[in-house]
Amino acid sequence: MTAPNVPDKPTLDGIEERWDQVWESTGAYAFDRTATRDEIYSIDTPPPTVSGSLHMGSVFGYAQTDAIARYQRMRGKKLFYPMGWDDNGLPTERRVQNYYGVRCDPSLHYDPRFEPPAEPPKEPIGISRPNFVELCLRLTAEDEKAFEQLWRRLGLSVDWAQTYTTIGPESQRASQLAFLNNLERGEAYAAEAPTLWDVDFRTAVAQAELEDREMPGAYHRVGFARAGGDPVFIETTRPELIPACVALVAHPDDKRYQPLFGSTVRTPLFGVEVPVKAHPLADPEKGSGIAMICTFGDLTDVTWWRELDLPVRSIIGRDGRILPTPPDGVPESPYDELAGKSTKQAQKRIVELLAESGDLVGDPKPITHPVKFFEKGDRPLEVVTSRQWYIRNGGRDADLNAQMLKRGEELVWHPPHMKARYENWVTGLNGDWLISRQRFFGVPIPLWYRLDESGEPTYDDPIRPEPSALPIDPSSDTPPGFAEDQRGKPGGFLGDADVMDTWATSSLSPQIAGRWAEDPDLFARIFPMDLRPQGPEIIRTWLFATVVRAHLEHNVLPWRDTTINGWVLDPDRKKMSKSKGNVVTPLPLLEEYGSDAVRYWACSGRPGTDTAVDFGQMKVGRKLATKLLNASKFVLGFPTASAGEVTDALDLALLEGLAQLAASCTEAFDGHDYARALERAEEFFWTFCDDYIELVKARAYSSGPAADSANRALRIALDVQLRLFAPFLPFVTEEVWSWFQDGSIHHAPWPRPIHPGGDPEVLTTVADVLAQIRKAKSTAKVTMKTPVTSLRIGAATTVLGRLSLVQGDLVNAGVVEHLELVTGHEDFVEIVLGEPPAKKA
RNA sequence: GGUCCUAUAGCUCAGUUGGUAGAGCGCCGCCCUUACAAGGCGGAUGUCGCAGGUUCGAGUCCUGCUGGGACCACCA
Repeated sequence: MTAPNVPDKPTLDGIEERWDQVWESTGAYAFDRTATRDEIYSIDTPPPTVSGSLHMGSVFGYAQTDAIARYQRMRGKKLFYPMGWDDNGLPTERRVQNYYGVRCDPSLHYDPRFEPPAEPPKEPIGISRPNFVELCLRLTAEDEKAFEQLWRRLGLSVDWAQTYTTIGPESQRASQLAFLNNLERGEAYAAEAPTLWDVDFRTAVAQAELEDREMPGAYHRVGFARAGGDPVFIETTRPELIPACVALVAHPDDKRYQPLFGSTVRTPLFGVEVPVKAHPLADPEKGSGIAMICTFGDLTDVTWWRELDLPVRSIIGRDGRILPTPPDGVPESPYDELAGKSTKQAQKRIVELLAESGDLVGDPKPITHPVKFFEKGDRPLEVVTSRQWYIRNGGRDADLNAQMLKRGEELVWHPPHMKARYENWVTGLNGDWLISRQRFFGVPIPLWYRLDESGEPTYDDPIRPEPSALPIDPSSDTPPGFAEDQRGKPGGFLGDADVMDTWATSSLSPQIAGRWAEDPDLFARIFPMDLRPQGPEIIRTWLFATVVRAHLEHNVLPWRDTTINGWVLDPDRKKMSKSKGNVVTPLPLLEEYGSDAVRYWACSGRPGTDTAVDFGQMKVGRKLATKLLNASKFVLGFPTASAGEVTDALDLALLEGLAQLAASCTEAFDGHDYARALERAEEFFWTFCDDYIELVKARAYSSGPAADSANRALRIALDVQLRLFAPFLPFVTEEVWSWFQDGSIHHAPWPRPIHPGGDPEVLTTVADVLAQIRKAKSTAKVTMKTPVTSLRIGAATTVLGRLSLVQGDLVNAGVVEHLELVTGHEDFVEIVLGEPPAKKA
């Protein structure tokens, strides 16, 4: 130990900036490229969406993960702890549109001199796709800087040299390579099929991106004419889809409609003849028990359409408006009354028409019902038929589904019950993973299509790029064997215009971070990874998709463990959301309470448990950090006593308790329970300060072997406790460490329990007596300096034996003038107080 | 409709093989005790959601119910 260099007035002010700089300049968290897989602990950190705002939810989860990372580092592991930025995708596009006042028009050509106006104009400026992508990159670069600053301030021990972005060339290469491999193995395929479609973003969306919203609607009771019989009445919330009706359907067991099965009816207004079918999915309880099947009102329609082998009569376009011309067999009139209208307007008009014709029975009955939305969208999804790319994920393949469930079993979940969400999701999959998006800022689908003599694309044999050429953009790169001037010409080629879903890239985060596509040596050192920390809301997307990709590509689980953090709630325990305006931004809190204090709050949240933003906890965290400074200053004020032995019973008791503490914290951390480790360390530390230090103070100030023992024990206890706190409070522990140690505490070894053979009960017993003396003085409303003229204690001989070992310290700490240990009697503590000392003038 | 979590002091939450209810905050009182007054010491506070069951013994295990939260499914 070097000579302590303790400041007179220790302070927390400015320690974040100071130590961040030191860690940066010394490369404290740099990955050791020479380490082998068994020496490495690799973390598949969630790449935060940089186009979103910084919020406490991120701070919460990342601080918890960092505690685990720091623990592993102190255990001697070489950390592979990269950070990614998720800048790919729709949130960025939307932010760029609003921020610069532009919109992407892929038909325009690149303008190298384009600069967005200083103020976003009212009418968005149309710009080319390359220009648009440039702006996306420019804006995300700024956002990423802000994120890195926040993370540094928070003290995340990531290796900032290992950052990646989900739109960067490495990510594009990995995404495209993995996709081409999927295609090669038959795991990726294109299909023309009814797809959930967002009419505002004009893109297909995947099952994982859906959410239900409870929306108002109304049942319209409408009659379908029947030859030689009474009309059949259905109830529908979407009468505007009557021209898209292809059949009616009822449950096979429904006696009311059994006679109709196999017959036909005519649609109102249009008079189109449609069959009446039976299908078990029809619910006799709902509406009139018989439903109209349209192409397509919802996913149930798709199921019926597919399983009952019905024709297609599409009427809704990709812009969400009624198509200009009716489907085959649907009369021009009154279709022309609806053509070009939005679904809402069309509904209004058709209801008028139905009322006029008498086909609408009674008034529409208002209801509320769940409607599917794109989670980022504002209007209900429509179902349109389009050609899309899919990756098999077990959604329509029982074998693969079972394999995916098995992967979920294999993964170690923290907390374990989070596995149920995975299983719910995998069991409930209803189709393969739709990965193509009709958007601009994403990784392009790396394929071209040959054009036949009439200029029509031939989709069944796409042209693939050479893997060495990746990443490519088929809209500007020329396929092998063609010249650029053949683009779009008969006999030439066409690039696939779509990009991949953002999850199709981020599902490869272990491969991207580990540079799978360009550095197999590195990848082998870090993969499969050790830990995937993430939020519960993206189990169905990120976690599941990552498991799918690793399973298909490498036939392994991508990581051994996953920690699922809880939600952060606002101080009133409501879920934080931008729309409620209750989002708490982290930076002011980091400044007010200090990073260690905010980390303390985050790490107090149990794994997987929802936790409210709690300024009280942050205050407690700050108090703890301050206390560490002061207690350390006190302990380090004593001589090093390097030659001294710990001999005193009280000191041995402390060290034994310390050994048990170290064992307990280690066990908690090994189970990924950082919160328990923190709680234990904290509890011990306050006892250390309040009881042990008070008891030992006088002896420590003295000299001789007894003093040496105390000094040595104090020093050991400080040393160990600092290290136990280091994963949680990296700044203050590093600060104190620097007063008396060389090197960083974050590379010091994690404390191993060393049992000196003391009896921890010695400390608890004497602390209990001390508490009773304090209580007596407190009750008498006198200062703690007031002498105890007589202290008589009766107890079992074992208890008295412990007290007799430490009576010197007890007498000093309690200001006891006469102590008597009484054997052979019942348990009692008798305290006689003297006069309080005269106050100094 | 299915699944999961949750219910302990005014508040936030611990309570890990079943053994006499805990912490912090807040509140009240005392103390400027030479590490710490942006501090220290002490105090009060609970039919452990409800009803059964297992057990010598249940906050803890089992069953049912109720409240709160989340996820999945359904969506005419």
